[in-house]
Amino acid sequence: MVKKTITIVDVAEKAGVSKTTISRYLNGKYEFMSQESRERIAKVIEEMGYRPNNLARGLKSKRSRLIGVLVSDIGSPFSSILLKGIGDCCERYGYGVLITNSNDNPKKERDYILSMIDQRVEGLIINTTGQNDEFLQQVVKNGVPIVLADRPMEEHIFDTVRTADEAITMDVMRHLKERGFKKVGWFSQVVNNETRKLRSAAYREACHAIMSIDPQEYVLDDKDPKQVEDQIRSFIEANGKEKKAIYTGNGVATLHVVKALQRMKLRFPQDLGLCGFNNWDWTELVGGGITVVSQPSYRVGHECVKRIMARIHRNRHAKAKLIELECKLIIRSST
Amino acid sequence: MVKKTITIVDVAEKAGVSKTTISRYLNGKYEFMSQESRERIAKVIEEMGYRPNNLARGLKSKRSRLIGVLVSDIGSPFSSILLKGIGDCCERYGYGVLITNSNDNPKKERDYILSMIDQRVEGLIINTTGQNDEFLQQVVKNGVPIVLADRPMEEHIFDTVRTADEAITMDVMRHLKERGFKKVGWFSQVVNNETRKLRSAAYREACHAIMSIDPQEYVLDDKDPKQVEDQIRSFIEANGKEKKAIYTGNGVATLHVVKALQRMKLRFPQDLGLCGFNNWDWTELVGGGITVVSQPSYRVGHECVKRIMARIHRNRHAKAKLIELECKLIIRSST
DNA sequence: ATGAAAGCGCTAACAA
DNA sequence: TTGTTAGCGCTTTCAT
Repeated sequence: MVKKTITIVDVAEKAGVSKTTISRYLNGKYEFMSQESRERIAKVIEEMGYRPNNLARGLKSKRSRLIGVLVSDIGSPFSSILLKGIGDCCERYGYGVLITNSNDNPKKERDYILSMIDQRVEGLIINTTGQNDEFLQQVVKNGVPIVLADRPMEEHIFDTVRTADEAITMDVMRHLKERGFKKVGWFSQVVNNETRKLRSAAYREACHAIMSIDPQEYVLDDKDPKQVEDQIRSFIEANGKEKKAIYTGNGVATLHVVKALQRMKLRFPQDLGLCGFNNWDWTELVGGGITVVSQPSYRVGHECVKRIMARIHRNRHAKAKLIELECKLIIRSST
Repeated sequence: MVKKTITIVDVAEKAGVSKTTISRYLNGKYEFMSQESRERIAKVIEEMGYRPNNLARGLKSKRSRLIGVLVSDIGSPFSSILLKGIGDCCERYGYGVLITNSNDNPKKERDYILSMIDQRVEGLIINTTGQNDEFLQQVVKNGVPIVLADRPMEEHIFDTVRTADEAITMDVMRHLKERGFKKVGWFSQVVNNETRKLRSAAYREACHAIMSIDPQEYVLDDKDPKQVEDQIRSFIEANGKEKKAIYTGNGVATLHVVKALQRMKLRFPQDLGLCGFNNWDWTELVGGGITVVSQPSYRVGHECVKRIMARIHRNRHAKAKLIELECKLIIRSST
């Protein structure tokens, strides 16, 4: 037994005003009604338990009050915290959040973006695969603003919120140098997005600038534990008796390296220093704690929303802005 | 320069049919048009890059093609995997996912549910705080089906998908007994939801049924590391020289216990056995690996969607169904 | 097999 | 300060 839905007309009738006035009330345009009407409407809405239909509102006004979010891997802690930041901030603006997960698949990225546009999201926050440059430009051209979260594009044509990975990498190297490490190897997965490219470049830059050593980069295959061990062995063999440290490109890389190290019965920092990106919960627990770069993921989400709201409500045609948030180095016993 | 939006009318014109036919095409009612029309329409839509407006579709048809999800803590790995399962499954049905995060706050739970209903979600998947029993019933009465994910309600009046925590707890106890543990303490946070209540009851039951010992329950305060240490000390002191194990109620509890154990320089399994709910990534890494109960969170998400779709499209008034999914015991060196 | 026409519940010109 | 009216882009009867 589904009750007939209460519409703006029912409210208008009961309050003894026209539906226009109710609409004005709903949109906070109180200057167009008497104090008395305003109070009466409030009372009637409360009594009837009326809730406006956002589909109807959006259809007419072109404002769905929805933001679309596309993450590349909803399972990662980074995404969780990012989403939390986005959700909390959207709430303050009265916006809902439509969330999709591309699994780092460019085709899915396009499909999901289109289907979010079908829902008339007013803006998109995207943790992009980096393979849909032109497509995204087209989306913006069609009037849906985009903010890139965490992963920039090579060409800087979209609003972007990211973390200052370069600066913190300098700090990491400085720290490693202080602790007496002579060789530092970069361990990360294949470079298939801009973030990885920039982090690896930052590592190389820091090798020269801080430690005056040659960069040594090792590509990890997440799916192949043996391969990870092999890479670690290569690194060790290539550097003889020097004091060595591994610097990983992200939390997943850290995870695989730690697993490999455990299988190889190698301890850190005794046998090898270890540090990396992403301050995940467990990095504190493993082997007395791993030194990590902590990213302000929550704030990234926050800033994304603020930026998209500014674009929607203030200057739709402002030029692309880059927002960089500082990271923190958390030193633990692994280095 | 925003292009004028292409509507069903534009498509109809170009295809030389009425908009009714286009609508039929969009809804897959191909039996009402010639093969020829169908092909022509497909071509025109493709050419024009037409995308239907889901707000308009939903307004008229009362089918928003949106499912609302409310999780109690979007930051937890459980939620991530659950959301992944939900998202992947919804995609197959052509549904989008509106996601909100109650932070275990009953007021937020109500507010977010209302605002998702404002968006006319066709169904809700809720990881409930357990404090909004009547409110949720009202929602269902108003025609929005609800599936409870993971956390049941005391009264079984909603569709529920959960894991068979009772059965696996028996397995855990059996395992502990085999390994020679004589005393098992239950460590978890204050019982403020049904899941915690059921798990703790399962623990008590298993104490009697399997090990014939008295249950010993310790309440953890996540915010107070010292308190966690105190609880562990109490447990140890209460059981003298007997071989003891800690059984934790969830991943967060495990995390805090491990941290405390490390601070107290207590090793597992040498000083104390350790096992618990939730197979999080790092449980494999810490101290040689922690024995855990692995829950099929992804499948929980999956089943939630299947259930809600069945309700929406088949039998809206079927009686509440309980779906229980099996857990797996992953034995590692901590027990 | 196809179309005309009447809304879905709201917003926003325009009028008063 | 308030109301009248014409849509927003689609679906759905009811005709034909």
